[in-house]
Amino acid sequence: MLSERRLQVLRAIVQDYVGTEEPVGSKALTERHNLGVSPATVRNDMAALEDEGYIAQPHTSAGRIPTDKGYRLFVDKLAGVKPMSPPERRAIQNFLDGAVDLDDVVARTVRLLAQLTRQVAVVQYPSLTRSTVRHVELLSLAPARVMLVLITDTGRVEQRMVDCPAPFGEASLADLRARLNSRVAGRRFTDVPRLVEDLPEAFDMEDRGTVSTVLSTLLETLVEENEERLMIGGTANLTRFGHDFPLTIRPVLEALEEQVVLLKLLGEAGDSGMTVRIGHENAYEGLNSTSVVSVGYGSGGEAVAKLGVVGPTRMDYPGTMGAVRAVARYVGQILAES
Amino acid sequence: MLSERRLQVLRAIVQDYVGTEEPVGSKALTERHNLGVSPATVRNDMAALEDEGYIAQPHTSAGRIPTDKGYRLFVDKLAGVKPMSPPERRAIQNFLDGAVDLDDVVARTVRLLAQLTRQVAVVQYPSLTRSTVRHVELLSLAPARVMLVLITDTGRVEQRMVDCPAPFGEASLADLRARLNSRVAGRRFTDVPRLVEDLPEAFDMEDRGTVSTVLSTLLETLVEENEERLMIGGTANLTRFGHDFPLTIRPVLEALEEQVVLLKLLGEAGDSGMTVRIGHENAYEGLNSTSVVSVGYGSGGEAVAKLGVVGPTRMDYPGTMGAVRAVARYVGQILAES
DNA sequence: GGCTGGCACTCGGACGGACAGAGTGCCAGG
DNA sequence: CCTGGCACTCTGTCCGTCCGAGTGCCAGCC
Repeated sequence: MLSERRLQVLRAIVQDYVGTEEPVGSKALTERHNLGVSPATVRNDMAALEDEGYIAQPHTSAGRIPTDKGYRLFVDKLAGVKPMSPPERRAIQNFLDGAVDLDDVVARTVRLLAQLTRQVAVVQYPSLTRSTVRHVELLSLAPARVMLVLITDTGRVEQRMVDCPAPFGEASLADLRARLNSRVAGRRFTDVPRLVEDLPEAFDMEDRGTVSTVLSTLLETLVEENEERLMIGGTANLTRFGHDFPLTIRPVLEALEEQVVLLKLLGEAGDSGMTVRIGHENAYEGLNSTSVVSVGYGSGGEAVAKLGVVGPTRMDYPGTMGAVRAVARYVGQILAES
Repeated sequence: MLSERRLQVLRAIVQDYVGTEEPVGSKALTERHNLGVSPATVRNDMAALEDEGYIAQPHTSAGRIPTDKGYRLFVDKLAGVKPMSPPERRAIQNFLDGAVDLDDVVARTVRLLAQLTRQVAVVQYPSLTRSTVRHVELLSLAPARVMLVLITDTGRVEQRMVDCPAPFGEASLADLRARLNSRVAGRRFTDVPRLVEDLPEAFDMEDRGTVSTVLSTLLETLVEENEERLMIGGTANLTRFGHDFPLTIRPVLEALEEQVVLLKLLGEAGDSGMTVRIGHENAYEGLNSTSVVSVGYGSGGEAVAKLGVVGPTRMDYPGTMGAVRAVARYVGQILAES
């Protein structure tokens, strides 16, 4: 077990390194933090911390930088979550309050988060499987062509074209619309398959094929692949990363473009509470030198999706965590209102 | 006026520079293109081209690189549009055919364009003002709360929450929905304000306030600010830009994040036909070292929006223009089908 | 036992001169 | 008008030197 002072040394190293972006030496440490001991003592502590794998030296004669393990300890034991100041809270609320629809809420959230943390922001749209159905609309576009529009309680709208096997009359369409809505409106999406199972039976033989087609299209929207959407922003902040640029930024941008990768990343994060994944803890290789701070958000107690930021492992964890938490909270409120 | 050979020299310089990313000298030119003259002659031509401002030397003893003016001449007079090969065409069509809805079409188009050109792709959603209304849906969420959903012939779906000044009954809502649709369905969006002007008069006094509120929310979606949306992709390709990285990439990423900037950029481009804006021709400063190739696309003869790519001025113009044109054509087809 | 000051050592980054190579401009001759 | 030749310029690179930061270790002190 590490002594109290050694933990303080580690904390000081992390703080200084995050601030200066340069390896920190024993002398500088004693000057900027009053640890009450001399550089030589700190050197001994640093040697111990290095033995334990919490810090490392890039070169023999350089200062130390924290390892992933060091950041982990810092986040778990040494740092709290820095709360937002009241003016910041007000700014967040004002900014989000102006949104006109869900797309706008998500877009604003991304911008806000990117600006507050000065990092790359990722916001997932409310998941369909965790929402309830508000309304299903069916529009006839051509005799055998129907447009299906799905609206959730979180304001998400999905649309699908349906090519019907047979012409489908306006009356049948209205009938289907009414029956469908009376069954699924207000219900959870995951219950929909069960609730509509026997619906075709209520229709004439000639319409059953079309009804089945419409229903299977409806169920398809719940398939994982289509279900999740997300928006990212603040990629310009990547340019602040470091000096060893292209090598670092390239794989990160590539990862960000792969929605699948990002969704998996967010999916792996714990379902409730804030999750911090540091460096190599991220399964995706391109993100080995970044950390991901994410948290679920939702209108009620339950999370309907996640949001978070991606930044260098060398980030201001308390501040970032504070911003992420605060934004998630306000987004939840906004969703509850709409 | 420049002699034929000098134009050929310019073309050769552009081609070589685009290929190698390095200033090209007189000797290399004569070796790689059989111009039929010696390096010394080419040097004279180069001096003339430099006097005219078509090429420049980064340093006294370096080769020449094209200026914006040089690229402009190249694009206007010396280069054609390189058509896509049949397999490429098939790949484009296959890729786009799998789309399930408009969001998916746009998302796929962005990916496709980014991949084909290896540059940053920008795709605008079909503009509302150039579309026609397919359907307007009104949903009652609470006694004094209505959700407005707008669906266009291009498959775009917009939603807005409406807080009504007074409770609005289900019957009134159905009435409004029916009247509204019978007036605007199939009509151009720009005609909507005129078509619904006198609609409140058809309602009881107590409902008029709500009807007006709903209508003005409907009209608000046409306001420029909300009207346009776009999607970008392929930002990872920016890392291929050059070696003088952070300075170049930063402002570009920033510009790409500012939808307003991008929309203005696309807006300035000619309304029909392909537009190429080279370097300083772009009003936005951050894009001074990039070129924008854009073209309108649409289901019929008329363009409903634009798409294009953003890349370094040193890009393969014929190839890029070919890809942009081909993609726009296929996207138009897809939209026409849905 | 733990802390401290001192000391020798290592290593990376900055500075600066020398050098090679690429490319140019110009000129005289065909 | 084109060509070969020549002197010149400038950049990028290589290499040796030097300086400073930081370390590890040790003997001494509290």
